[in-house]
Order: sequence, then C-alpha cells, then structure tokens
Amino acid sequence: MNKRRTGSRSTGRTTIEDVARHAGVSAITVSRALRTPDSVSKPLRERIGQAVATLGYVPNRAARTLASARSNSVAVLVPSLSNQVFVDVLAGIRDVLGPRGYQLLIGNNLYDAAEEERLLMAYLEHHPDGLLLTGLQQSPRARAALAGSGVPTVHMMDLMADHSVTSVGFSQPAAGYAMTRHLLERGHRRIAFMAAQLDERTLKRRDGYRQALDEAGHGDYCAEISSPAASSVGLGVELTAQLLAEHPAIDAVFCCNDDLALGALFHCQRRGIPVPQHLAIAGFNDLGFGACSVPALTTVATPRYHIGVRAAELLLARIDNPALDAETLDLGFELQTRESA
Amino acid sequence: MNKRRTGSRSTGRTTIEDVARHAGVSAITVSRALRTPDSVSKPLRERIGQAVATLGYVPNRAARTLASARSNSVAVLVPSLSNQVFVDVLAGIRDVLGPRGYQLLIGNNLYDAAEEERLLMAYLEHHPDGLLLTGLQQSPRARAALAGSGVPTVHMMDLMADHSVTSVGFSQPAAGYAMTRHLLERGHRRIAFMAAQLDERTLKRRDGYRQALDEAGHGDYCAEISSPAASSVGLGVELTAQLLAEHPAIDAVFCCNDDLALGALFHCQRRGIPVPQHLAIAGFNDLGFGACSVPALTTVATPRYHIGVRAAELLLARIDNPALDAETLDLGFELQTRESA
DNA sequence: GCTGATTATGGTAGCGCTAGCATCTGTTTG
DNA sequence: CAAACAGATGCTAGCGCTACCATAATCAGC
Repeated sequence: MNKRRTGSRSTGRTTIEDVARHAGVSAITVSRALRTPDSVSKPLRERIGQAVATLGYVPNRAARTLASARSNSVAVLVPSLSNQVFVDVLAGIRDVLGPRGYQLLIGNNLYDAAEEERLLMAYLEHHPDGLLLTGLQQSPRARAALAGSGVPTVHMMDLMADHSVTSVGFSQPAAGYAMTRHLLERGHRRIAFMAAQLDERTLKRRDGYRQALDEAGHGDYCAEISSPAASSVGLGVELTAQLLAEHPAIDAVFCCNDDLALGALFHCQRRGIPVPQHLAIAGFNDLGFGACSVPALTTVATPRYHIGVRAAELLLARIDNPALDAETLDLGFELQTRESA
Repeated sequence: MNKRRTGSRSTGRTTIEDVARHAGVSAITVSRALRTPDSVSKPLRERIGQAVATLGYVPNRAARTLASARSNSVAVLVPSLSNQVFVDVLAGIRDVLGPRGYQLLIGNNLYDAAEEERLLMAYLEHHPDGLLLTGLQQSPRARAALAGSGVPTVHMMDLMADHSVTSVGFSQPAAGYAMTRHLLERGHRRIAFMAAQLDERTLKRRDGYRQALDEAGHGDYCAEISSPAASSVGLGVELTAQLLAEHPAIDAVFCCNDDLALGALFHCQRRGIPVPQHLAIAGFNDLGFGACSVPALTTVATPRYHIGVRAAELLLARIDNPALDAETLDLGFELQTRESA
C-alpha cells in the first residue's frame, strides 16, 4: 500500500509526492496549493501547508522549469560590479523584477569578449524568460546564439543605432559633447580627455568630446589619455600625473567617470594645484561623493537606477507579448555644474 | 521511421534528440560528447560538434540538473553590492569557482532579515551544490531550512563563535580593538566611533573599540554615532557634522568604513579643520582611494579578495567530501597607518 | 428532477536530460 | 582458439514537477 518507491536514482530529498502522501492528497493538488492557492479549498490548503512545514519541503526548481517551460528567471549581464554605475542599474532591475517573482542571474566580468560569450551561453542554458544586456554583444557567435534563442532582450545604458533592438539609456556622445561644451563655455581651451578601459560607451563619449572641440575650432588640440586598467581613484591619480607631465599646458580635464575625477582632484591637492583655477576637473556619472568633495565635482548625472527600472519594465512587456516592436528609450542625462569646473 | 514526435507540450526548441538525429547517433552519445568528449570516438565527436553548431543547440540546464541531481551552481549571499567590500569577495569567489565550471547565483539586499530569508529559500530551490553566506542567518526559519537542506556551506567575513560551521574571515572585534589602540597610542583620548547600518560585523568592531577605550581608562568617554541609512560618503559628511556639533571636544573618529571616513575628511576640508592635527580620521577596509586621498587615510586593510578565494576553496573541499569537519580560518587584517591618523 | 455550468480534485503523460546497465566490436591473454 | 577484457555506443527508465484532460461534486435555472 505505502508504495514508497525509492529508485536507485532518488536523491533522498523530500519531493512533492512525499508532501502529497503526508497530506493525503495528490501531487498535483500540492502543486496547485503552492502556486495558485485560490484554486484549492481552504481545509486542503491548510493540511498541505502543514505537511510542507513538517517535512521541510523545498520545491525543486529544475523540475518546475522543465515541466512548465518557464524558468521565472531573467539573466542580467553587466561589465563589472566594481563600477557602482552597474550596481545602481541592478538595484533598479531588482526593484521591478523581484516583486514580480523573477530571479536574477547576474553575470559580470564582461570587459572581455570571450568571457562575455562564455557567460551568455551559460545563461542561455537556463532558458531565462528575458535578457538584460549592457552594450552590444561583441562576438558574432554570441550574437547568433542570442538571435537564435528567441529570448526577449533589452539593451541598457546606450541607445542602439540598430532600431531592431530595444534599448534604454541615454546618448553617450551627447553627454560627452555637453560636458565639453560646458568646459568651453567656462573659458577652458586646452581640455584633456581621460579614460580607463575604452569600452564602447567611453569611445562614444570621446566622440562627443572631439566633436565639441572640433566645432569650437580646437580640434587640433587634443590631449587624450587612457589605460587598459580598470577604473579606480588610484588610476585617476596616475593618469593625471602622466597627463600633466606630457601636456603641462592643459587647463581642464574631462574624466570619463567620477573615480578618475576624484583621483585627479587628489593629485592636484597633493601637488598644490588649485582646482578649478589652474586645472578644471569634470567627472561622469555623479556617483554621490562628487557632491561632497572639496571642491565639489562638476559631473554628468546619469539616470542609472532609472535605466534599470525602465529596462526591466520594457522587458516584462516583451515577455508578456513577444510580438511587441522594438523601442528606443532615451532617459537623458543632466549636467551637474559644481565647483571643480 | 523519422518519428519526429512533437507532443503538445514541446517547446519547439532544439533538443539533444534533434542533434542526435542530425548526427545519426543516439541522444546519450551526444550527451557524452558534450560532457566527456574523451569517451566518444573522434569521428562521432566531430559529427556531433557540427550538428550542434548547425542547429544552434543549447543544452537545457533544468533537464540536466534534474537528471543528474547536480546543479553545478553555488549560491552566494552578500548584504550589498554597493559596498565594494563584497564585490571584492565575489571576485575572489568567481576566480576560484568559475574555472571549475560552477555558476554563481548572486543574491544581495540582505540587510533585511525577511528579504534574507526569502532569498535563501529561493536559492535553495535551485538545489545549489554549495552555499557561501555572509554572517549568520538571522531568521530561525532560514536557519532551519539551511540545516535541513544538507547543502555544504561556508560563512564569510567573520569568524563564527559556533565552531560547528565553517567560516573564513578575520576577527572583527580584534580589528576594531587594534585601530582604537593605534589611535590611543598616537595620543588621542577623545575617540568617537561612527557607523552606518549596525550590522553584526559593525557591532563587533564597536565592541573592540569599547574594550580598547575601557582598558585605557577612557571607557567613560564614549561618543558613538550611527545611522540606519546605507553607508556613503555623503552620510559620512552628515554624521561628522552631527558628531562635531554634539561632541565638539573629540580629537579622533574611527569610521566603520572608508566611505564614511572620506566623508569625514571632506567635511573637515570644507570647514577648514586640520586633519589629523585637530581631528584624526581612521577608516576601515582600505578600499583603494584611501591611499591617494589628501591626507592619505589611516585604515584597516581587510583581505576581502582572499576571503572569497579561500571560502570558495573550502567550499569545494566540502562539496567533494561532505564529511569534512568544520573549520575556522582566520585571514587576519593589517593596520594601514597613513597620514589621517 | 433534469440539464448545463462551475468548482475541486485526480490520473496520465510528458518536459529534456543522464545514470545504470546491456550490447557490440575488436583486442589481448593463457 | 576460447575466454576474458576493454572501449564505444545504445536502450530504458527515471529525475520531480506541471500541462492537459477527465472525473466527481456542487449548484443555478427552468
């Protein structure tokens, strides 16, 4: 009678079948009691709840995913978690997707194309319900796998030129342009550009920087410095030292993010270079500390959290209705003019 | 003959069966070619490889997990990703577990006990092969589920008093004590303590601080300030202002992390308070920017990356051999005495 | 009291993959 | 030359869950 079938392959863990037996119902009723409690009568629901608690039952997600063909997960690929920018984006995503019951598969370490491909393939094995990516996929294989998978996808941070994909972000070149214009308007003429890793977005900001200089007739003056290293305050110090040694005449530096800018600021403090009088410093992203540094940092405020929120929302819409047209959502940016420039 | 059975529940995605048919072999051979290539002859291996490429086959991880009872994933729960400390820990974990083929399920937002429980339960549904946790689980239900799951677990950051669990980290109270001793030895007497959220680890550092003051006979003098808000440079500015307003006589402040310390530094710069002459400032963690700030930040260097690495290694050992005894691994810390104190 | 709709529960058959064994071929050994 | 063995491949039966359909029980309406 008590057909406690335990095959050789059984894992020994409590299954839905065990709970069903304990509660004197069928497995499918337990399944329903857990997923759609309203479809099960109250007495059964309670009995099942007790059985679950007594046995310490934890549903097996792999089995659920396999049977239902829905993973209830969304994969998010960001370049790096040491960059606060992406942590803020993630927070926005989590705040939208968490309450909707989605689990996030967070992948990082994407400044390397091979690693990016590896990660994307790995996450596709989970058959996520949706995909949130940062920037275009670099490797053709990754792009093919992406297209072939049919998983709804939203790209974040940048606005895609390709209007067949959905993207949420702001115009990187426009932001670079705006900051450079600001520096020009404040009377600076020898404006340097500083970056860490030259990813897509950084390159676009640089395009904006160059365009602004060109238009102002200073296109011939061009002091650009970058490093393959990851961005950090320390790197900002180093690059500033190097920049000033090579181009002593510069009167402003547009740093591609706030970490570098803070490093530039520290370097100037250490050397007694007055900011912004002798050297104006501009950052990018408005990471929070810029508002309290001395002098306070002029920077570009980017809608990171909001990008995460809107990207998640657009993705949800596309999961519910895969036929939706692609969309490009520009969330803009805002110049924060403070003391350093 | 071509029994292309496509039941009503089929997802339409390419399965291992499709690949097998295309390559003219059985499904199990494809499975082997993908997992243990050496066990399949070269010609077949190549034919299968081509079929995989042609069809764009992506294995279904849920099915694999279900059939093999191994998820090849490790769940990592950290309090927050906006705290660089945990990002460094994650990097160490990834560097060990990634090459070994494990996927990481990263959970954050754990400063809330209810959320922590929710996340832990959600990750247990994945039946991870191992679990890396930060701090003790607060809720009894979470602890029960953890114990019942039988999943190998390593706790990170702090050293557990409970020697039945494996933990990797350093002594938080000892670190708090050491820094306070340093400040005392430099002649400071009115030493304040500043923290953001009072999590377990922060409280233990404070214990060390109090003990050092007590021993030095300054136990009666106690200026402590904290805030329920998340730690940030801005919060450091605020708390410093508040602290100085309430306790104008303090001559040193021990900040529970470097963000707060930088905020304190900025506040002093803004108000023209000489550091360290009028107010010495000490941080915690040695996040990188402390080495270049002006003045450079005295702080406690914590082996974050290394904690991640060793925790992952201990976990691997326990996954391979669940019978291993619990272990407590103290990785120590190092006082970084620089200019600010 | 009968019909048709509605609600609550259960049985069956997979989802896509792999463990465990069986089978088949070719090679080695006494 | 038979027996023993190793290596390569295949068959079958699940892993634990849920979609789909069937059935039983209840109820409104005529």
